[in-house]
Amino acid sequence: MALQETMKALSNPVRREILMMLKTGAKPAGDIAQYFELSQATISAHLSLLKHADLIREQKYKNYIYYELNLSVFEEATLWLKGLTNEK
Amino acid sequence: MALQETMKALSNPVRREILMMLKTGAKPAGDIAQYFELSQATISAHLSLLKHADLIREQKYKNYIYYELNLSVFEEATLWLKGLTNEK
DNA sequence: CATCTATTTAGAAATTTAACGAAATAGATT
DNA sequence: AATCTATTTCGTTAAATTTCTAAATAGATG
Repeated sequence: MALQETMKALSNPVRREILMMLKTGAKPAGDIAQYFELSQATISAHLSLLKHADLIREQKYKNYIYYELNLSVFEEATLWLKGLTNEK
Repeated sequence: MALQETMKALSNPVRREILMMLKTGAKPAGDIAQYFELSQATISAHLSLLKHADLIREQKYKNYIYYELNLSVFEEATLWLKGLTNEK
Protein backbone atom coordinates (compact mmCIF):
# COMPACT_ATOMS: atom_id res chain seq x y z
CA MET A 1 0.00 0.00 0.00
CA ALA A 2 1.24 3.42 -0.92
CA LEU A 3 0.04 5.03 2.29
CA GLN A 4 2.78 3.29 4.23
CA GLU A 5 5.50 4.74 2.03
CA THR A 6 3.94 8.17 2.21
CA MET A 7 3.71 8.14 5.99
CA LYS A 8 7.21 6.75 6.38
CA ALA A 9 8.57 9.45 4.12
CA LEU A 10 6.76 12.15 6.10
CA SER A 11 8.02 10.86 9.44
CA ASN A 12 11.46 12.39 8.99
CA PRO A 13 11.95 16.09 9.74
CA VAL A 14 14.62 16.61 7.07
CA ARG A 15 12.35 15.18 4.43
CA ARG A 16 9.44 17.31 5.58
CA GLU A 17 11.63 20.37 5.37
CA ILE A 18 12.73 19.42 1.87
CA LEU A 19 9.08 19.24 0.87
CA MET A 20 8.46 22.65 2.37
CA MET A 21 11.39 24.06 0.41
CA LEU A 22 9.91 22.73 -2.79
CA LYS A 23 6.62 24.51 -2.19
CA THR A 24 8.07 27.59 -3.85
CA GLY A 25 9.16 25.68 -6.92
CA ALA A 26 11.50 23.06 -8.32
CA LYS A 27 15.09 23.15 -7.08
CA PRO A 28 18.29 21.34 -8.03
CA ALA A 29 19.61 18.77 -5.55
CA GLY A 30 22.65 20.90 -4.81
CA ASP A 31 20.57 23.88 -3.70
CA ILE A 32 18.59 21.64 -1.41
CA ALA A 33 21.69 20.06 0.08
CA GLN A 34 23.27 23.44 0.74
CA TYR A 35 20.37 24.38 2.94
CA PHE A 36 21.11 21.61 5.42
CA GLU A 37 24.17 20.84 7.48
CA LEU A 38 24.25 17.36 6.05
CA SER A 39 26.36 15.79 3.35
CA GLN A 40 25.27 15.81 -0.24
CA ALA A 41 25.05 12.03 -0.08
CA THR A 42 22.66 12.13 2.85
CA ILE A 43 20.36 14.57 1.10
CA SER A 44 20.55 12.47 -2.02
CA ALA A 45 19.33 9.49 0.00
CA HIS A 46 16.42 11.51 1.37
CA LEU A 47 15.53 12.69 -2.11
CA SER A 48 15.66 9.13 -3.35
CA LEU A 49 13.27 8.03 -0.64
CA LEU A 50 10.88 10.88 -1.35
CA LYS A 51 11.04 10.01 -5.01
CA HIS A 52 10.24 6.35 -4.37
CA ALA A 53 7.32 7.44 -2.22
CA ASP A 54 6.26 9.46 -5.25
CA LEU A 55 6.09 12.65 -3.23
CA ILE A 56 8.53 14.38 -5.55
CA ARG A 57 9.50 14.05 -9.17
CA GLU A 58 12.76 14.78 -10.88
CA GLN A 59 13.30 16.69 -14.03
CA LYS A 60 16.67 17.00 -15.68
CA TYR A 61 17.87 20.29 -17.05
CA LYS A 62 21.40 20.94 -18.20
CA ASN A 63 23.79 19.61 -15.66
CA TYR A 64 21.22 19.60 -12.88
CA ILE A 65 18.48 17.43 -11.52
CA TYR A 66 15.57 19.55 -10.43
CA TYR A 67 13.19 18.16 -7.86
CA GLU A 68 9.60 19.25 -7.55
CA LEU A 69 6.58 18.36 -5.45
CA ASN A 70 4.13 15.80 -6.72
CA LEU A 71 1.13 17.08 -4.84
CA SER A 72 -1.38 14.45 -5.91
CA VAL A 73 0.06 11.81 -3.62
CA PHE A 74 -0.48 13.86 -0.49
CA GLU A 75 -4.20 13.48 -1.07
CA GLU A 76 -4.12 9.95 0.20
CA ALA A 77 -2.47 10.92 3.46
CA THR A 78 -4.87 13.80 3.89
CA LEU A 79 -7.82 11.51 3.28
CA TRP A 80 -6.55 9.01 5.80
CA LEU A 81 -6.35 11.68 8.46
CA LYS A 82 -9.74 13.02 7.50
CA GLY A 83 -11.23 9.56 7.69
CA LEU A 84 -10.08 9.41 11.27
CA THR A 85 -11.19 12.85 12.36
CA ASN A 86 -14.37 13.29 10.39
CA GLU A 87 -17.10 10.70 9.99
CA LYS A 88 -18.17 8.71 13.01
CA MET B 1 7.87 20.17 18.27
CA ALA B 2 4.71 18.16 18.50
CA LEU B 3 4.39 17.60 14.78
CA GLN B 4 7.43 15.37 14.81
CA GLU B 5 5.93 13.09 17.44
CA THR B 6 2.65 13.00 15.61
CA MET B 7 4.24 12.07 12.29
CA LYS B 8 6.51 9.50 13.87
CA ALA B 9 3.55 7.89 15.57
CA LEU B 10 1.60 7.77 12.33
CA SER B 11 4.48 6.23 10.38
CA ASN B 12 3.89 2.77 11.81
CA PRO B 13 1.15 0.58 10.31
CA VAL B 14 0.28 -1.15 13.58
CA ARG B 15 -0.22 2.19 15.28
CA ARG B 16 -2.36 3.46 12.43
CA GLU B 17 -4.50 0.36 12.66
CA ILE B 18 -4.89 0.85 16.39
CA LEU B 19 -6.14 4.36 15.73
CA MET B 20 -8.61 3.03 13.19
CA MET B 21 -9.87 0.51 15.73
CA LEU B 22 -10.51 3.28 18.19
CA LYS B 23 -12.67 5.18 15.74
CA THR B 24 -15.65 3.15 16.89
CA GLY B 25 -15.01 3.96 20.51
CA ALA B 26 -12.73 3.42 23.49
CA LYS B 27 -11.31 -0.08 23.97
CA PRO B 28 -9.29 -1.79 26.68
CA ALA B 29 -5.65 -2.59 25.89
CA GLY B 30 -6.37 -6.33 25.96
CA ASP B 31 -9.02 -6.08 23.25
CA ILE B 32 -6.62 -4.13 21.09
CA ALA B 33 -3.80 -6.61 21.62
CA GLN B 34 -6.03 -9.56 20.78
CA TYR B 35 -6.70 -8.08 17.38
CA PHE B 36 -3.04 -8.32 16.38
CA GLU B 37 -0.67 -11.25 16.20
CA LEU B 38 1.74 -9.45 18.45
CA SER B 39 2.52 -9.81 22.11
CA GLN B 40 0.70 -7.81 24.73
CA ALA B 41 3.99 -6.13 25.56
CA THR B 42 4.51 -4.98 22.01
CA ILE B 43 1.03 -3.49 21.78
CA SER B 44 1.55 -1.86 25.13
CA ALA B 45 4.65 -0.15 23.75
CA HIS B 46 2.72 1.10 20.73
CA LEU B 47 -0.04 2.40 22.97
CA SER B 48 2.53 4.15 25.10
CA LEU B 49 4.01 5.86 22.08
CA LEU B 50 0.60 6.94 20.81
CA LYS B 51 -0.18 8.26 24.26
CA HIS B 52 3.04 10.27 24.42
CA ALA B 53 2.26 11.69 21.01
CA ASP B 54 -1.08 12.65 22.54
CA LEU B 55 -3.01 10.88 19.81
CA ILE B 56 -4.85 8.76 22.35
CA ARG B 57 -5.87 9.14 25.96
CA GLU B 58 -6.34 6.55 28.61
CA GLN B 59 -9.22 6.22 30.96
CA LYS B 60 -9.30 3.69 33.74
CA TYR B 61 -12.40 1.72 34.49
CA LYS B 62 -12.54 -1.26 36.81
CA ASN B 63 -9.62 -3.50 36.08
CA TYR B 64 -9.11 -2.11 32.59
CA ILE B 65 -7.38 0.74 30.87
CA TYR B 66 -9.52 2.01 28.06
CA TYR B 67 -7.87 3.87 25.25
CA GLU B 68 -9.63 6.43 23.12
CA LEU B 69 -8.76 8.76 20.27
CA ASN B 70 -7.75 12.31 21.05
CA LEU B 71 -8.83 13.82 17.77
CA SER B 72 -7.69 17.38 18.37
CA VAL B 73 -4.05 16.54 17.79
CA PHE B 74 -4.65 15.23 14.30
CA GLU B 75 -5.55 18.75 13.29
CA GLU B 76 -1.92 19.77 13.29
CA ALA B 77 -0.91 16.98 10.95
CA THR B 78 -3.85 17.74 8.69
CA LEU B 79 -2.92 21.41 8.61
CA TRP B 80 0.68 20.60 7.75
CA LEU B 81 -0.41 18.53 4.78
CA LYS B 82 -2.89 21.18 3.72
CA GLY B 83 -0.21 23.84 3.93
CA LEU B 84 1.79 21.85 1.46
CA THR B 85 -0.98 21.05 -0.99
CA ASN B 86 -2.87 24.34 -0.89
CA GLU B 87 -1.63 27.68 -2.06
CA LYS B 88 1.99 28.43 -2.70
C1' DC C 1 38.12 13.91 -26.15
C1' DA C 2 39.63 15.42 -21.62
C1' DT C 3 37.98 17.34 -17.75
C1' DC C 4 34.75 19.75 -14.83
C1' DT C 5 30.50 19.59 -12.12
C1' DA C 6 26.32 17.75 -10.12
C1' DT C 7 24.67 13.98 -8.27
C1' DT C 8 24.32 9.10 -7.02
C1' DT C 9 26.00 4.70 -5.31
C1' DA C 10 28.64 1.77 -2.15
C1' DG C 11 30.15 0.35 2.15
C1' DA C 12 30.35 1.06 6.97
C1' DA C 13 29.29 2.99 11.70
C1' DA C 14 25.97 4.76 15.01
C1' DT C 15 21.39 5.18 16.43
C1' DT C 16 16.57 4.10 16.63
C1' DT C 17 12.77 1.02 16.30
C1' DA C 18 10.04 -3.11 16.86
C1' DA C 19 9.62 -7.24 18.82
C1' DC C 20 9.78 -10.97 22.45
C1' DG C 21 9.48 -13.52 27.09
C1' DA C 22 9.73 -12.85 31.85
C1' DA C 23 9.06 -10.16 35.82
C1' DA C 24 6.74 -6.35 38.14
C1' DT C 25 2.65 -3.57 39.33
C1' DA C 26 -1.83 -2.06 40.41
C1' DG C 27 -6.53 -2.81 41.03
C1' DA C 28 -10.45 -5.88 41.60
C1' DT C 29 -12.43 -10.00 43.69
C1' DT C 30 -12.81 -13.56 46.88
C1' DA D 1 -5.13 -10.43 53.31
C1' DA D 2 -4.47 -13.52 49.34
C1' DT D 3 -5.03 -14.09 44.77
C1' DC D 4 -6.47 -13.19 40.17
C1' DT D 5 -6.37 -10.26 36.03
C1' DA D 6 -5.03 -6.57 32.97
C1' DT D 7 -1.39 -4.13 31.74
C1' DT D 8 3.27 -2.22 31.94
C1' DT D 9 8.24 -2.37 32.53
C1' DC D 10 12.77 -4.63 31.86
C1' DG D 11 16.40 -6.63 29.40
C1' DT D 12 17.62 -8.28 25.14
C1' DT D 13 17.89 -9.09 20.16
C1' DA D 14 17.20 -8.28 15.27
C1' DA D 15 16.21 -5.22 11.76
C1' DA D 16 15.73 -0.65 9.83
C1' DT D 17 17.22 4.15 9.54
C1' DT D 18 20.36 7.93 9.25
C1' DT D 19 24.58 9.47 8.48
C1' DC D 20 29.36 9.69 6.80
C1' DT D 21 33.51 9.37 3.38
C1' DA D 22 35.13 7.76 -0.77
C1' DA D 23 34.37 6.20 -5.30
C1' DA D 24 31.51 5.98 -9.46
C1' DT D 25 28.58 8.00 -13.10
C1' DA D 26 26.60 11.00 -16.38
C1' DG D 27 26.30 15.28 -18.68
C1' DA D 28 28.03 19.68 -19.99
C1' DT D 29 32.00 22.56 -21.21
C1' DG D 30 36.38 23.79 -22.96
